[in-house]
Amino acid sequence: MSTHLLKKGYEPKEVERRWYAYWEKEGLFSAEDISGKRPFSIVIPPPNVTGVLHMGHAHNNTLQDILCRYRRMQGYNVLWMPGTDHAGIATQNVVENELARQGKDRHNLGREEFVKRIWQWREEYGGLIIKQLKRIGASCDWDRERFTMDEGLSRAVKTVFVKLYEQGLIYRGDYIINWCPRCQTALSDLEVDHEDHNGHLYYVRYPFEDEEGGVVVATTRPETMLGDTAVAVNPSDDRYRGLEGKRVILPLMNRRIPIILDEYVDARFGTGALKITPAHDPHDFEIGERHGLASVKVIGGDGHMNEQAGRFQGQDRFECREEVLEALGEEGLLENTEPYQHSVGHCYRCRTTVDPYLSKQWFVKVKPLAEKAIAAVETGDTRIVPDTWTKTYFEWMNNIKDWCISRQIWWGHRIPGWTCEHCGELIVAMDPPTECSACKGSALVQETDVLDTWFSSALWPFSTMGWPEGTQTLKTFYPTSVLVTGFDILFFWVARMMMMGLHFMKDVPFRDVYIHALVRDAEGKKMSKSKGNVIDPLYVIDEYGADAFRFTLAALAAQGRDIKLSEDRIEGYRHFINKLWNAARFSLMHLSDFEPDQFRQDAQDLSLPDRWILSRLNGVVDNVINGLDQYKFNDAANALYQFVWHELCDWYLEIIKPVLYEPSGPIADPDKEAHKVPQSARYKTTQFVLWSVLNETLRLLHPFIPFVAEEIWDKLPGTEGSIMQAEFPSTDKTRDDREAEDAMKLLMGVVSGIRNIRGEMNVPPSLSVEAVVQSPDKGGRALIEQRRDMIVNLCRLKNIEVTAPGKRPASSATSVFGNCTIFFSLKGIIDFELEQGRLEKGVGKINKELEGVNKKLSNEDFLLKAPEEVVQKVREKREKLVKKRQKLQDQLSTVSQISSDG
RNA sequence: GGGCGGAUAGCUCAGUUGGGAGAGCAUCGGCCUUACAAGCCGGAGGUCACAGGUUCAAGCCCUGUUCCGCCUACCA
Repeated sequence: MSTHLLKKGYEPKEVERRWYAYWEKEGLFSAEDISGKRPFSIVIPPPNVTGVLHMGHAHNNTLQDILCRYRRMQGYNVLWMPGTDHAGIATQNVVENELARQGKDRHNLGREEFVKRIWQWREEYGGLIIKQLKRIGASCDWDRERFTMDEGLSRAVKTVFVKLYEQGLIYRGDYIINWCPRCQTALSDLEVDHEDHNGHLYYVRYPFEDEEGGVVVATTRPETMLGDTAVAVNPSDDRYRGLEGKRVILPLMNRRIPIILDEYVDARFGTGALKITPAHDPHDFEIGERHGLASVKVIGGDGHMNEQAGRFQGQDRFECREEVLEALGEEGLLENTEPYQHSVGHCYRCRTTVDPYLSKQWFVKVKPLAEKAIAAVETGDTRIVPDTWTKTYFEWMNNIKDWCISRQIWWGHRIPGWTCEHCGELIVAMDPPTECSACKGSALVQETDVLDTWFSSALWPFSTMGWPEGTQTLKTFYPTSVLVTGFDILFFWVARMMMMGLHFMKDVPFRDVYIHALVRDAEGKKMSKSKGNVIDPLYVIDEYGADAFRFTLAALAAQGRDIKLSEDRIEGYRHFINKLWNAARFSLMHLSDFEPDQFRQDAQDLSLPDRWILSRLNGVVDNVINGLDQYKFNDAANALYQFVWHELCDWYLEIIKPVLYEPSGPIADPDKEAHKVPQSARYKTTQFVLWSVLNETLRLLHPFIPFVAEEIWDKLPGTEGSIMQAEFPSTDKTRDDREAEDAMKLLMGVVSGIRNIRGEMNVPPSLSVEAVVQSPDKGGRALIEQRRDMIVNLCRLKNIEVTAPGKRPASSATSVFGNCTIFFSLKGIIDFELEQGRLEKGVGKINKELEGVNKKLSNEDFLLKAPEEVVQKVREKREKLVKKRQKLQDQLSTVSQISSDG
């Protein structure tokens, strides 16, 4: 493409739109099912189809995109599989709310019509989050986009269900589950959020049926007493000795219930007597099973008291609680009420308080599946990064309980189970059976429940690739290379994918699991709509550009620590994008006549700064590759930031300006002298190095900031096609140049020394001044001499003189770097007091350092026991410090003398 | 109750075999120097939470304490 100068300011909006469309049009995100390239695959954590992009998505997908773009450039055949999740309860809620606004509910419509409505809704709004993912630059293979309710994925779900059932790993039964009365469905244990709640502990007396007195029980949920079928005490509790078999009268209901003995009861808690409500408490249920107690359900699925609740029928459960307490009070049976903090479960979708509820549900027997999933991580077949999450994973897997997978909603995969109305036989099959397998009856009724959304998500890594067919996609891309996700769904999703993947694919679903942190607000609080502290990613993209945003997320993504995000941070990184843009603008201004194809580089032609920047570049390449390979995105991003800004821009570009501005000009060139390079060749070589460094830096940056990198790449001479297709840089040992780095260190130190004086002595840059550098080291002197123009230029000096140590120039300020003493002439303008203070400060600093060093060297144990090289190092340090201090003190005495002489 | 993580400059945080306390932002001083004032140059700023221990040597390893997060759990 043609070379143009860049616009003065970077305008992300237009650039982003243009390049994303180009990438899509050119099919640059496409994976190949058959390819000679090495495969690299990621499945996206499917966002809810109802969702809008939030910070979590932005972060998660930015990291995935960085990895995909990186691997693609490294020559991998990359598949980033995109898609969305049908999010059963959440989506149903959204559409139900819409109906409610029209004064309707789903029951008015009927199941079929309601589901149709949801599909319609999905058609209309379901693509939103996909569009938003494109805004941040996500390079998914969009042609392969999947949805958990698609036909193919539905078949996978059904297949898995039937197989697990046949293998005895899915069963149906009456158990206590978590019930959300608002969503009117069962929830798995994971879908319940526990929150501490300041409630009360109520002490209620249950009178004996045949004598005075009674047993006092303690409860936090008095309304459940209406369904009590026993009172239990610990068999070894002396207070209740001899009561077994006796009966008490259940207050308000006038039911006679037995006193039973059970080890479960904790004698130290409350009164040591436990009311038993098998239908509304998981432990009570178990105790009920053990003792053959009846279960009496008193709360209905809608959270209101049912017909078993006697006169309380029809009341809301919480209203009933108050009524029960009042009634008990009236009867004088409420012995005591005390404040009590306990945790209460809430529905993770709608925050409603859940009820333990006895009902017929479907479960997955997870223990056998979990064992394999544990082993896979133990053996390293799947690696969890950072490793600290491995422990959490094991912890949960080892204590896993059966998974309730049935949901009493309409939106989702309907359970492929049928019950014979005639004989009650349960039939589970892929297709609707025509007759009962037991009695040949034809009256078969399908289950109305649907499956937990996470059931289908658990199959995502292989269902999206076409399973149960043995597709080429699966052959090429399963197991996936890495899963990138937040720890909040480690159990919900990651663990379950592990179980299902191992069971059905006989191999782990991913080699690596990279667990990233959560994005929080600037104060570290979780972002939430109710707190009003959310930052909308789309607003950020509009305001600062997708690249600045992406780079911010990458730069802050330190392992094991949450990201505290504020607009200020993003603004800061926008400055970086702007810096890069301007550096490129500058470079392109000087590369318009450069033709890389025509240029032949002769290593001999490289100047010292050329060698230095190439050596440094090699270091960055190494840092970026290592960072990305280890999922240390922040390391990689920060290395690039440091290099671009503080090495390329601050030093290299400044150093080469004279050459670029005076291509054939009269500038004395040390390299010309040294290597007999003609000035025109020096110019060409400089162009070449500048071009190479920019070219390579852009390729390093592309995974992080794809848009601006592509835009500059496009304008850079000698580049063809998209930067996406360019090769990712690799380290080149021949570029490592210790010698050049050391030499530059000295020169830069001298420059910094001079600038330091200028700054501290308040000498404006416009004032051109002379400097003298004295050094006992011949080589150092030669180097400075050779590069005098660079120093003169960078420090805006009139002239610099390099000599062996000798007479100190009068009326000058001093700085010391290495064994160089720098004299900065201040004839006529020197402020002796200021200089004296400056020198004293320097001496003070050194003294402080020397203190520590001397302490070490006077410690015999240190000299005896520390490795020789360490001792040597400290000795050298002392020597250096002493010399430096001497120089400063010499100058100090000179200055004080002049100062006191007036 | 169990488990995990954190405490380093004013703020946000790096600091990977124990031997030089660092960055970004903010702040202060000086600069319109021909890519960039969204910039350039320079400065200041820290008992590495506390108390012990191991070691010649500890931000780093060990023990304990305090404070703050998070995950997990059925004591009614």
